[in-house]
Amino acid sequence: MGACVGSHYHVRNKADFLRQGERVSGLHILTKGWACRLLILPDGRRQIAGFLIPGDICMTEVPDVYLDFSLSSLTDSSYLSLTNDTLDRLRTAYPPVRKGLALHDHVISAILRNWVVNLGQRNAFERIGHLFCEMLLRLRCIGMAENDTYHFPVTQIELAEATGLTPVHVNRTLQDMRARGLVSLQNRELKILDFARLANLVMFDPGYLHPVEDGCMRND
Amino acid sequence: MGACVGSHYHVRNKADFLRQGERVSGLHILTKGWACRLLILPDGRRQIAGFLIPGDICMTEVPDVYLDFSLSSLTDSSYLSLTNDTLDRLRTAYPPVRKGLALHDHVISAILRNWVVNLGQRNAFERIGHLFCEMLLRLRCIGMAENDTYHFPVTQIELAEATGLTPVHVNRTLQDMRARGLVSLQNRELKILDFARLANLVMFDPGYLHPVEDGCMRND
DNA sequence: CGCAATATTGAAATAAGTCAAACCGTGTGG
DNA sequence: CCACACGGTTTGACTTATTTCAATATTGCG
Repeated sequence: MGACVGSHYHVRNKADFLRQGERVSGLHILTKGWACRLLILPDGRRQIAGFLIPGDICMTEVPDVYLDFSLSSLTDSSYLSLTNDTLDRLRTAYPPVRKGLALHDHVISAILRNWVVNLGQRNAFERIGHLFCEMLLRLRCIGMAENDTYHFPVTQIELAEATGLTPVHVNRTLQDMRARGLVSLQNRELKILDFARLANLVMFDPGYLHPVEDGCMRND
Repeated sequence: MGACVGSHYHVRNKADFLRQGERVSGLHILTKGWACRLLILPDGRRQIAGFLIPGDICMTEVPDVYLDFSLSSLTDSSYLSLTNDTLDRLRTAYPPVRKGLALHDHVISAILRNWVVNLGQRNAFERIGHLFCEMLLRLRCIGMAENDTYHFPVTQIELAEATGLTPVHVNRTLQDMRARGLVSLQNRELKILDFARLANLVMFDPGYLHPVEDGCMRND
């Protein structure tokens, strides 16, 4: 590493490293582990509005704004913090960076819109199945999924918070998926046993993930 | 208007002016009317993932990407199209533009995250009430709401598509709100009769809208 | 005027929620 | 090495918000 471009932080499992209500600036990139974007209502209801995996930008570069969500780690994680200045220099030195960031932004918001569709239109089975498919493709893109199998550190409680369901109902739905031979999930290891059938059942269409060069989209 | 910075288009009521699956580039700003971001599943289920009012950017500037949603007008509308080049020139000529766009982006995505919370955690009453509050503040900001009253061109069917509910249930929930003296809605005219109580009932916290200068947030 | 799109109503069905208890693995401390 | 506490998972019985279906008003518009 040459010049100092920012700081690298490590966070323990289950820790908020950016907090709802705080003001932040700069750009933060998750470099290791899983995290999630968490929104908490005054009465304690919790909603996860996205999972982050290595390479994901925690928040778009914005000049000092109030945060409407927390970033909470789901495993031991690390992230890189760039100041706005650093980012500016980076952008002028390497113009393609701008385009890259804009594209990443667009994909992130497309994923978020899909989350809205998930919650608004799909039933429990579809919601969970869809999430499993999405994470498979995203993890495959960064070399963290082999053979339709990946490390899935999300507890059923968190899965419930992400899908707007009850932990109890998540549990029953998972059992249904297992019984149908679609997935196996044990010891935080998720194996999608029949991706084609699952994707079909939940009408998963990967278009919104913008398969770059379609290098990560292959299923063979 | 001096030099040509882009084109101005007019669209009729209930028309898609950007379509899911198409490739777009440039930046589009709604200048008149209401529109919505609409996602349609292969089997026809429809989810509205956001309402747009004058001044809203239909899509962040992105270089030629696939669209995961349609932009559909809810009234006769107009929008302004800027090419990426124009935008670049604008940005270099008026540096604050960059910051302004970044901020707008951030608010848009905060609204979207709130939409996720709405669908995931809130019941029918809260979902609809929350939407009413949000639109009041946003419209007030652009001078399109007076006395907690505004033009609301959204049909109950569309309201159902936005809240992930059934038109039937939306109807019953609206009646409940009317019966409680919270709102009146007739002839596309929405009047919030008791904003304080409604906001309280649905736990509306305007923070995520980033009240600039808090000029639009006053309730008196 | 008359059609088509909305809005409203009622009754019955169901997906998901609630409550509460039991179970299981695992790490810790006596 | 056992006990036991802790976080997570699983199970059962019951309740409820919301959906579904289907019919009837109502409104706006060409």
